[in-house]
Amino acid sequence: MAATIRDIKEQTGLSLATISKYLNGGNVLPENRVKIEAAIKELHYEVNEIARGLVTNRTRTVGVLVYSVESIFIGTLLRHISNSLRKAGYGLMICDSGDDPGIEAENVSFLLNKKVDGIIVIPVSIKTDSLEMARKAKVPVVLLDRPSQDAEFDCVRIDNRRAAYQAVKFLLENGHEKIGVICSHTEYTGKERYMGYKEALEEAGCALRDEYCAAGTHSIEFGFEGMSRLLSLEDRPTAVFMTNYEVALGAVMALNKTRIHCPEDISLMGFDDLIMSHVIHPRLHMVVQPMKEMGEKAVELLLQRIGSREEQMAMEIVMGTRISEGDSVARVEG
Amino acid sequence: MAATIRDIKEQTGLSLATISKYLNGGNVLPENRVKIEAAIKELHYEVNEIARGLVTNRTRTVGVLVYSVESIFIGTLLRHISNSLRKAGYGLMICDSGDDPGIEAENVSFLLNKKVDGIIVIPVSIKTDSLEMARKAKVPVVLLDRPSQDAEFDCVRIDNRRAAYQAVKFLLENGHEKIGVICSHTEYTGKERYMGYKEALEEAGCALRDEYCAAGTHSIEFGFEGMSRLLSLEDRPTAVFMTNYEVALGAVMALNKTRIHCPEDISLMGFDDLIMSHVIHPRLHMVVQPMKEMGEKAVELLLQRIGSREEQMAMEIVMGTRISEGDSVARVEG
DNA sequence: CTGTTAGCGCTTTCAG
DNA sequence: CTGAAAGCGCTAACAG
Repeated sequence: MAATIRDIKEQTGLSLATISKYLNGGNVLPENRVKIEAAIKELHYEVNEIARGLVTNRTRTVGVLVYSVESIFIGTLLRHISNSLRKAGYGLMICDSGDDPGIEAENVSFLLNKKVDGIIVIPVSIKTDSLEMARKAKVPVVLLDRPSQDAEFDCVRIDNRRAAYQAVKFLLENGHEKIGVICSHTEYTGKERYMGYKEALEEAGCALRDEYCAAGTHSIEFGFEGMSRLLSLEDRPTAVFMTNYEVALGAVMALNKTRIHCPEDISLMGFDDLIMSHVIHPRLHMVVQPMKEMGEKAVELLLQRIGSREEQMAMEIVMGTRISEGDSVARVEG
Repeated sequence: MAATIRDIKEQTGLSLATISKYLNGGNVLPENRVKIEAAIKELHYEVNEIARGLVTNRTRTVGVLVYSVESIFIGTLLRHISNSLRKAGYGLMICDSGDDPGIEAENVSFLLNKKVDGIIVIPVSIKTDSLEMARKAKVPVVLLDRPSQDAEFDCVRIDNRRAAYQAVKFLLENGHEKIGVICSHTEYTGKERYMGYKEALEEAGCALRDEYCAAGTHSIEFGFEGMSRLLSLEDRPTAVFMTNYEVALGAVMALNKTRIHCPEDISLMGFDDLIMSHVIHPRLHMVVQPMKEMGEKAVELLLQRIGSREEQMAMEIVMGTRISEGDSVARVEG
C-alpha cells in the first residue's frame, strides 16, 4: 500500500493538521518542514487526490468534450489543451460526441458524474442545450472554436466571417473576380466562412454565381468532390477558397488529378496550417488561426472560472487570424 | 448541494447499508426497492464516484497514454477505445507523450497519481522503461499497436511483419519484381514492415536494391519526399509499398505532381484504411488492420485485468489483417 | 434481508 | 504555528 499522511505523522511525530498544511503550501516551522520533507522522500509519499477531492470537492480534472476525436483540427487543439492542463496539474477526461448532440448531452452528464471541475467543449453545434446540465450544476464551461447561439457560455474562438472576408479580399486584390468556394453548409464555421466570402464579393461588386459555390461538409471527401465540380465548369473560377483543412486536402488531391496547375491556371486559398502545409506544392496561401493560443486561452479561462467562486458574465475571447502567404495565389490582370 | 445517500436514508427510513447494497446491485425487498427508486428519482440522487472511489480504491477511470494525439491513426483508435470504455461506464484520461519517452514516463506517474484503474498505452517505443512505475504500483497495463521489447506487458497488435510480407507477396504475384518501399526506420511498426517487405523479396529471389528503399519517418512529409525520390530513379520501381497512412498520403500527393499514373505506370500498396481511402483515385490497394476490434480488445483485456485480483502472465493478442483490393495494382508480365 | 459500526485519506474548523 | 476532532459520501464487515 502507498504511504498515507498518517505514516508521515508517525515518522515525524507531528499532527495531521500540520502536515496537511505543509502539503497545501501553508507556513510551517523550518525544522518541521525539514522533517516532513525527509519523511515524504523516505516513504515515497504522494497525496491521494481522491481523498483530497472528497473533502475539497475538487478533482483537478477537467472534461474535454469534442465533436469528433478523429478530426486533425481537434487533434491539434487537444495537444495544446492537454499540455496546458498538465502544466497546471490538471488531468483531462476526454469524451467524443461522434457529431451527435444526443451523445454530447450524455457525455456532459457523464463528466458531471465524474465530478470534473470544469468542461472545455468543442461543440457539435451552436445549439448548446446539451450543456444546460453543467450550468445547473454550476460547473464552469468554456466553448472552443464554436460559440453558443445565445452567447450564454464563455467562448474562445476566431472571427470566422472576418477571416474569410480577408482571405477573399486578398484574392480580389490580386485581380481575381471569378472566385469559387468549397465550404460546409452544415456547420457553424463553414457557414460563417461562406458569409465572409459572400460579403467580400458583394462589397467588391462581384456577382455571386451559384455554380461557384460548392457547399457540402468539412471533409476530405467533399473537398475532392467540390473541387472536381468547380474544375469541370465551362467557365471555371480563377481562384478557389477552401474553408477548412480537410476540404483543402481533398481539393488539392482533386486538382492534382487534372492537368490544371496551381498557381498558373488556378489560385488557391486554404484554411488552417496543419501538417499538410509542409507537403503540398506549391505551398498554399492560407488563413491561419492561432491554435496554440486558442487552446491555452481556453484552459486559462476555464481555470480562472474554476478558481473564482462567484458567477460572472459570460465572455468571448476572439483571437486574431492572419494570412500565411505561400505560392498558390497568382496575380491576374483585370 | 447534490443529494447524498443520507438524504435517501431520511426519505425512505432505511439504513445506509441497504441503500448502498441496492446501489451496488444487491438484493433488496421489492417494497424497499420501490421506496429507494422513488427517493432517488425525487432527489435526483447520483452516486458520488469520488467517495465510492475512496473506499473501493477504484475510480472507474483508465488512463490512455498515446505517443501523439495528433496522429490520425491514434485518433481513430481513440474513438473506438473511448466508445468501449464509455459503454462499460469508464472514463478515460488522456495523456499525450509528444513522441518523447521522458514525457511518457512523467505521464505514467501523473496517471498513477490520479489513481486510474488501469492504463492503455500506445507507446513511443518498445523500450518500455517508462511503464515500470505502473508495474510496481500493480496497475494493469495493456499496450496497443506496439509491444514491449521483452513482452512483459499485455499487448494487442497485428503481426506487422506478416502483414507487410503478404502485401509485397501480393505485388509479386501480380508480376512485379521491381518493388520499392517507403517506410520508417525510426519506429517499431515501420521497421517490422520493412522486414516483411525484405522477407517477401528474398523468398521470391528478387534482389534487394538500396535505391528502392526510402526509409525515413512515418509522416506525410516523408511520404512525399520518399515517393519523389523513387519516381526520380532512372530505373524506377513498377510498384511501391507505403508502410503507413501518413506516408501513403504524402506519397500519393507526390505522385500526383507528376505525369506518372497509377496503376498504368506504377502500382501502389498502402497501409491502413482511414478517411483518405474514400478520396484517392484510383482506390488504393492496402493492408487493413481491424482498428475497431483492436481498440475494443484492448479495453476488454484491460477491464478483465482490472477485475481479477491475481496477477497473470502477460499475453499478446495478435489480430489478423487483410488486403483490401482497390484499383491501384496492375498486373505486369514477367 | 437489514442495520450498526467503522473506516477510506484527507482537509478544516477551532482551541491552544 | 500546531494539535485534536469532526466529517466529506460511501462501502464493508458483522451481527441480528
